[in-house]
Amino acid sequence: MRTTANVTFAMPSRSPVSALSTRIPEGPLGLMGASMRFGRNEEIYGEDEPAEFLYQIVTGAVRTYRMLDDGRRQIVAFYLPGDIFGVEAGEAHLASAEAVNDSQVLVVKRASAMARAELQRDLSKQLWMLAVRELQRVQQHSLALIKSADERVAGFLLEMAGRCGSSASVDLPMSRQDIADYLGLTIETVSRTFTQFAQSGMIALETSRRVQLRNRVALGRLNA
Amino acid sequence: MRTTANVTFAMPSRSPVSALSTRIPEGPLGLMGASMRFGRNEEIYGEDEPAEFLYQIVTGAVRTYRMLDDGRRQIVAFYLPGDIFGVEAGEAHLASAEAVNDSQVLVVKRASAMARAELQRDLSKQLWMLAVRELQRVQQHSLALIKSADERVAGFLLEMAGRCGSSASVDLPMSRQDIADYLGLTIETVSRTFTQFAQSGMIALETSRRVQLRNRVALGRLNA
DNA sequence: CGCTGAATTGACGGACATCAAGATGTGTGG
DNA sequence: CCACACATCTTGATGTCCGTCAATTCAGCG
Repeated sequence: MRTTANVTFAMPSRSPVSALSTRIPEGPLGLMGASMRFGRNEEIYGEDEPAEFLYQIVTGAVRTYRMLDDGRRQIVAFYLPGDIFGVEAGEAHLASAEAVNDSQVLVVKRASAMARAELQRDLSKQLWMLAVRELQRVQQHSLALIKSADERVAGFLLEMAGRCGSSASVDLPMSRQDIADYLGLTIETVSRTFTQFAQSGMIALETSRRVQLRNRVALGRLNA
Repeated sequence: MRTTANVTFAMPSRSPVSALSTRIPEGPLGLMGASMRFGRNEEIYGEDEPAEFLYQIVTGAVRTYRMLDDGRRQIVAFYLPGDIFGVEAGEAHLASAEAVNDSQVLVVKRASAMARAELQRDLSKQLWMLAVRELQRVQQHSLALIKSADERVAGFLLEMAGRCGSSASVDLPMSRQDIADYLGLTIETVSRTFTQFAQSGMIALETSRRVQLRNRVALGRLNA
C-alpha cells in the first residue's frame, strides 16, 4: 500500500532508533513540508490547540494521547517513519502529540494541503484515503480494547512487527508504560505478559525493547 | 454543529421510535437520496462487502458492528435520525450495519457524492467534516473502553441524552445486549449498573428502555 | 392464559489492578 | 573504570471488579 524510496537522511544527533528505517515512504506530503526535529518526550502539539498542520514522520516515533480527568493517559496511536498524523482534528486537535524518541518530522500547513487538494483530484483522494485509514486504525484499536491482556499484547506485537519492516526482530521505540497506556493495561500486566510469552517460547526478549517473534502463528491464534 | 429544518416525513408504518424526532437534520445527503426501509435486525450491509453507498437515517436506529473470531460482537457505533453512516469504509466495509428497529434510511451512491464533491467545494468540505467527526466519535469510544463499568454506562447515558434531543427522559432504541456489546461489558453488568444508578437516585427507569436522568452532574462526575 | 425473549438478581471465580520490593540498565561525575 | 543516582523493567502477594453460570421476574403477544 505504501510506496518506498531509497533516500537516506542525516541522522538526528542522538536518536536511539535512528537505524530503524532508511526506507522513507513517500506520501501526499512527501515533497512539500518543512523539516523539524523534536527531542524525546517533546510536545508536538497539545489537545485543544488549533489544528494548523499535518505531520509526516521521517525518523523516530510519535504518540498521540488524551488524558482522563483522573490522570490516566490513553494513547490513541503510535506513528512510525512514513506515517502521517494530525488528521484526526477538526478545528482543534482532539489529542496531544509527543515525540517518543528524538524524531524528525515534516510539517505542512493544513490549509495549503487542503487548498491544493481542491485543484488536484489525486491529492484530494489521497487525503481522503488517509482519513479513512486513520478511522480504520482507530476502529481496530477499539476492537483490541475489549480483548484479554494476552490478546492485546499479542496483537500489539504483530502490529508493530508488520509496521517496522518485518525483519527477524522488532525494535520497540516506546516504553512499557507507553504500551500499557496504548493497550489500556498496567505496566505490570504488560511486563508479565511479555515474560509469559517468552517462557512459552513464542517470543524472545533480546533486550526489553527488542523482541524476536519466534512463533507468529501462535501469537496470531492468541490475537483471536 | 448540525443544522436543522422543520420538515416532517411520512412515518414508517410500525416504527416504535417514530415519535423520537420530527427534526430531521439536513446534511450533505439531504436531498439526493433514495429512501429505503429496513426491518428490525435487518442487515443493511455486511463486513467485506464493497462500499457503494452512503446512508442517512430518517427514522429508527442503526448499529454497526464487527465480530471477533470467538463469537463476541463489538458494536462500533449507533446512528440516530439525521446521522450519516457508511463513511468508515475504503473499498470495502470494515463493519456490518443492521437496523436496530424498523428504520427509514436515505441511500446515496458514494461515487456520485464523491464526484459531486469534486465540483462543489462546499460538499467536499462537508464530506471531510463527516469523516473527521466519525473519527472523533470512534476515538471517544476508545477512551470509554478503558474506563470502569460505571464510567462507561454513565458516559453512554449522557451521550444518548445529548443525541436524542435532551428532553426529560431518554428513549433507548437498543437492547441491553446491544449496549453491552457497545461498551465492551456483559448484559448482566449493564443491568446491574442501571439498577445501581436508579437506587442511588441518579436515574429513574420508567421502563427498561426509557430512562430519566435525574442527576446529570453526578453522572458526569462518574464519567471521569 | 401460557409461551417466549428480555431484563434483573444472586453466588462464585478468575483476570487484572494495586501495592510493594527487587533487579536491570543507563547516564554522570570522580 | 568504577561508583552512584535514577529510571525502567521485572517479580511477588493480595485485593477487587467484572465475567460466568444459574435462577427468577417481567413484558409482550398469540
